[in-house]
Amino acid sequence: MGDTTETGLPRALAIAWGVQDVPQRGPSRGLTHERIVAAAIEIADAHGLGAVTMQAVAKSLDFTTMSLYRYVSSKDELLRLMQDAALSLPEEVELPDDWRAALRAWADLIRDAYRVHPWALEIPRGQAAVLMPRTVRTADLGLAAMSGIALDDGEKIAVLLLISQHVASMVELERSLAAEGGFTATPEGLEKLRRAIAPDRFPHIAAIMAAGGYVADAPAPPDAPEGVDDEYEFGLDLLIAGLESLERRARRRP
Amino acid sequence: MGDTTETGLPRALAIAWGVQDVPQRGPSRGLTHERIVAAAIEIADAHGLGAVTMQAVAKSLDFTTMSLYRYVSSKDELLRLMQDAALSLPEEVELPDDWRAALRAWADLIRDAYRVHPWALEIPRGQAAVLMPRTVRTADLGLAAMSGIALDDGEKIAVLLLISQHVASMVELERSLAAEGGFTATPEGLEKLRRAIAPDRFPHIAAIMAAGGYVADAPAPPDAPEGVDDEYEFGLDLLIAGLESLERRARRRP
DNA sequence: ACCTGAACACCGTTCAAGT
DNA sequence: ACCTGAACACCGTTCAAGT
Repeated sequence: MGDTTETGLPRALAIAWGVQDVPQRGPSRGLTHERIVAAAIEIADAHGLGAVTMQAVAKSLDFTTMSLYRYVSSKDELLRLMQDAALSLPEEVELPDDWRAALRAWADLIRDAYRVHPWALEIPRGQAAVLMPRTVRTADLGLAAMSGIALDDGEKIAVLLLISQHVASMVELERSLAAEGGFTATPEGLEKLRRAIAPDRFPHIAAIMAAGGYVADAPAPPDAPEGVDDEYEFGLDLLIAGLESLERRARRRP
Repeated sequence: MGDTTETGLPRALAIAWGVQDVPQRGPSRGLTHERIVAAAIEIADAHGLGAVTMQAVAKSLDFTTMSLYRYVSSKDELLRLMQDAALSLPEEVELPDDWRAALRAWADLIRDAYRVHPWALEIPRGQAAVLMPRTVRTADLGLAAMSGIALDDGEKIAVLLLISQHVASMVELERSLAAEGGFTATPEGLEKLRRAIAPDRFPHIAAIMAAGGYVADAPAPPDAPEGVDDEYEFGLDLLIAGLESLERRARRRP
């Protein structure tokens, strides 16, 4: 109750698509869903998702906290609206003809969007998330990118899911690395850690650590790129290589 | 302050590895980190992460809320300990020799763990997450699975990251589908939605919807599997196919 | 039907006090 | 140094009242 309309659609879905009935009687409304979501996004951009409270949003609009509940039935609903609004792609998008390049371009679009509003990744995705407007638009573009490839609909959707998840996790990783650049432990602290990650219990990881990667002695490797661009590209390379091999196989026995 | 020890290590890391100094003087301690984390996990398993409050955890241990702060400097720290503890693999793991099969087995192990404690996926991953004990153990196993493949360390790590992210997102999707089986809209609600997702604005998605997929008229497709096993396997297939093609290329010009 | 103000039932966390 | 009890500063949300 409260999170679905009388049409059975989740309220956030109805609001986002603008198919929610607006009351006709009574005083005119002082707010709109758009303004509320925009205000909440502004706060999240500036101070993180944790700073988005009903009171903070209302205050920034010069309204009482309670007035928001005339538009949004719960904070959760507001978060879902924010989440979809955050995934905003350019109005006009020109994708390359080659599906490889098109998929890469598509991934980059999503990455750009998430980089602008990274807090969107912290919001748990609800049941109807895939049917929200921006998500549908994004999926439609992704399908357009794949129109030149021999996969059925279900497989295409799976590919888009895979890529968008990859992008999301890379942006998240990128952020958590940038947040503190890891941490700076004392030599004594590092020694404790190294003794805990013993070669006999974790031979492969210990070998990598001994080789100087990941847990370095230096407080922070100053020359190391410390980005995740390589991992991002590698993941796309791998997926595309996998798709090519799938295509070859399909072409061989059609 | 408070989230790092005097060795510079994040407190959660020091606690999880057991390298945190324990005070020697004063009365003996009535609790342990293990018991606190176990109690919190029990609550999360039974009633979700939202039910894990400091008061609820303390109560289930028959202690005051405040006593927990002698062991954990914040709720956030407790959540990080829970997150790592949730990723528990079997004590003894026998991986197949073939790296393809080994990677699949590895992915299945992670999936099993996440299925037991799905709330772990809701906890944001902090800076030191990759160095926590279970995560290190898991990564070590993953590297073992890939020992027969010609990739450098960085690429192997990237592959493990990719696979574990895939697994996580599939379990999450699986859960959100099971949570409500989507939603059941009235014919009128569905009609509104279909008009919103117009073929001229979203040609590819609209085509898929018209073909009967995803937003069906029936309240809930009773015969449809509604699982994500196909997508899960497809993602692994794709990644492994990509790795094979990478290997072929490397072997051709060594 | 809108917006408001007071109030409720929580939270995480601080702090001073007891042992 | 442990555990406690009271208290603080929030938070989301309900409700009755005004317009």
